[in-house]
Amino acid sequence: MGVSVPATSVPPNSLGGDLGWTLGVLFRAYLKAADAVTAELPGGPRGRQILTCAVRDEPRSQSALAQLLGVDRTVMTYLLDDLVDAGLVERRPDPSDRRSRLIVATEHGRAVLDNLDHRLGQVEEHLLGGLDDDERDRLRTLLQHVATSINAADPVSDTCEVVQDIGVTSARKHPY
Amino acid sequence: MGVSVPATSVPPNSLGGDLGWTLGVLFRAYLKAADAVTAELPGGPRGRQILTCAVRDEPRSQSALAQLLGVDRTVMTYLLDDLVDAGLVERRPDPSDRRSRLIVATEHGRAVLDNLDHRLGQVEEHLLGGLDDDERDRLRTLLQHVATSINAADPVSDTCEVVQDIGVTSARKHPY
DNA sequence: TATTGTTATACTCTATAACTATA
DNA sequence: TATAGTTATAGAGTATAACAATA
Repeated sequence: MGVSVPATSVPPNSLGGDLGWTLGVLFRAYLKAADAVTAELPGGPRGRQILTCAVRDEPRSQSALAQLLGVDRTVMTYLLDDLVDAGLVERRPDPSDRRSRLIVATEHGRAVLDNLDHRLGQVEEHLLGGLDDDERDRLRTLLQHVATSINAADPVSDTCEVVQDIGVTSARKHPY
Repeated sequence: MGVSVPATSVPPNSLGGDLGWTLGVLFRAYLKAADAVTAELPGGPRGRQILTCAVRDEPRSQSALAQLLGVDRTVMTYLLDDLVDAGLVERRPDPSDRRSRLIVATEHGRAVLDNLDHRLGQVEEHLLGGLDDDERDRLRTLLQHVATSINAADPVSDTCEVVQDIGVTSARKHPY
């Protein structure tokens, strides 16, 4: 039962149950690990996500990819420029819309992705080392459900009215 | 059974099982919602985390807070400057170390945090709307376990050797 | 010598605006 | 008129380096 906390005693913090804090800790750790694995790949972790779509999904347009990855379409242009230069993906004309470019992987891209995924899988398991196999599966499944749910609802982008006065005289003076 | 996907049909994507993608989707959605709730709070979501620690934990130094939140100590200085200016927290001298400043909340800070937490709780439930109550609890618990585990192991920061050649002639030409 | 906190500076990353070409 | 993609530019956010005070 419970989590086995290593010998190094860390003073208790009240953020353990905080969704934002736990997500932040995990996401930062993931990025750090994924950055290391994808150090030589243009675009790093996001380059790998693009490559994954290009290899395994029906060809998408640049804007569709941008929305799926949660980046601006201008950023997607830069990311794809580098992936194309590295010979990992290609921009193909869309027969049904001459404005659009469909992104597809090259053979080289497929090989690189296989290599990356293998090592990333190991790093991820290490990242989730605090959980047993069953818990890891449950976490992955739950995350998939939430992300799928959010991704499906996103287009409408309903952030219902939440901005209200909290009694703070705010004046962000510093750049951070 | 399973997740109820809304009417809007989204083309299938191969990232559903991708830890990085699911984390990214959830974390971005969380930040978007939390940004709205904390729009008037200096530092936004991170300001709220600082406030939480200042209210509920034993007083911490600025550097301890910075490490806990995963930000640079210089950023923490800016964040605290604004929170102090807004009258939400105070910098108190540390009796045991005259270099250090202990961060404690003011009465105003406590009141503001109560207000924020109430509304943030609602927003979070909306965010996890794709899961039933039981699943939400399980997700929160699993995230807490992983984050605690990672946070405890972090000090050593062991990103074991993962950088190796993947056969990509990389040259990031563009700024992104 | 190392650490805490501060400040100024430089850098990275992202978003904005303007443009072309298609629809 | 609206959208896909590109490019240049400005902005936000971050880290780096230097410093003073203290350990």
